[in-house]
Amino acid sequence: METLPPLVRDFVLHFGEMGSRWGINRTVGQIYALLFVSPRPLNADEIAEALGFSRSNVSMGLKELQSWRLTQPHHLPGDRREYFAAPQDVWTIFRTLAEERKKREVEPTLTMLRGALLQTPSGDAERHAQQRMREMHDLVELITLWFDDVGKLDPATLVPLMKMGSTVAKVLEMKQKITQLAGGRQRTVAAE
Amino acid sequence: METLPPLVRDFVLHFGEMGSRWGINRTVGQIYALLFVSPRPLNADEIAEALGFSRSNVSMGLKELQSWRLTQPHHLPGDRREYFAAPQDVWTIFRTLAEERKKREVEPTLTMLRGALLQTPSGDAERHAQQRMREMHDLVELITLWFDDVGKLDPATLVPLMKMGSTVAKVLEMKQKITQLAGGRQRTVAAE
DNA sequence: CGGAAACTTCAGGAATTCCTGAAATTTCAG
DNA sequence: CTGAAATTTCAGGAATTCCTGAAGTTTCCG
Repeated sequence: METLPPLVRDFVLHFGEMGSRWGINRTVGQIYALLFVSPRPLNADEIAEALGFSRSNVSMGLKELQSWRLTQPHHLPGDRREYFAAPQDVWTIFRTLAEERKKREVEPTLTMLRGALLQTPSGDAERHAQQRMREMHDLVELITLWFDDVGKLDPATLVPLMKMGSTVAKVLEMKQKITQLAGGRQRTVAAE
Repeated sequence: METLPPLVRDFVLHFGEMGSRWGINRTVGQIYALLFVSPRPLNADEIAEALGFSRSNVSMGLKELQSWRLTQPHHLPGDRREYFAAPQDVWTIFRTLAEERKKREVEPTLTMLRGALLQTPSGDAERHAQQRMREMHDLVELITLWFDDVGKLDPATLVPLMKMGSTVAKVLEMKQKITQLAGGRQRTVAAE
């Protein structure tokens, strides 16, 4: 840790902190931050040395990161040790993180909510609770489906789209008008 | 806790669990889940009773939720106690959560990254680290700006838009062509 | 094969976070 | 004002999570 350039040290500490606020432990956050900025893959001993953690802690942290598909072991020729790196593309990292969180947290939540919605409510309080759960279910599902779909776009398409921000809504209105002019009634692209 | 309908109890337990995976403590998650499904505002004693927590724990939990702007105290006529409720609209909750997380975690991260980018790198490793930080900075900033902008749309506009998913990209292409046909060169709506 | 290098597992101590009851503070009806 | 109800604060014990070193397992070179 003391041997890291201040630039890198601050980054690593910050992401350790952030990790712990997002339910990822500090060590794991720091390890990933280090891999992220490293110009080459690192082995477990190098990581333990750089961050001042025990070898076994690093081993567990890397295992955790692999289970999130955020890094994978990689061999260098003539070296028995495993080397780890973060993907080159930040979008890949972002997407992987989103996919894993979806699988681990969002899907189970949707399953739970769907189960609750199948129950027969007894009384007004339960009926109301169920209605609220339906609203939450629909919101979470909408966001998830949207994310799945948009996640398929490659960054070259997605980035300009995001830079438009809410302007897309205006373009959409325009499209409405044009298609109306062009040939009368038809279904909106993905209306309810 | 034992007096809650199973429907509600499961929901509350699930969100306690989810909360703890997202860096929010279990108690706070459970309190909010309970407020969320409740048909009327609840006071601290009712919450403590329903969830089996101490009164002081509930007090701290509610304070935390207020600091996140997820609930606010409310008085009933002829009752000195404070009553708490979650907003009626799930979008409001979602947006508030996003805004607070942005303020607490994203902004400080961007500040840290900008600071790092201002440093003069000494050596290739630092130059590379800085480049990586720039990529992360740009991604986080893009997502944040996009979110700020799109968050201004009201759900009535936003929901149909989200249901289109990646189709918006196609509409955009169409728009490209039309504006080209309509009058030759002009800037793309929000290109780099 | 033998054994050393690399990696993993895991029991238990360290550190952190959580939760409670008691005491302090605030609020407000009378 | 007074005092009781409501709320908040907070020290310290409880529970949880984290981290380590030692022991165990796997891998593969020679």
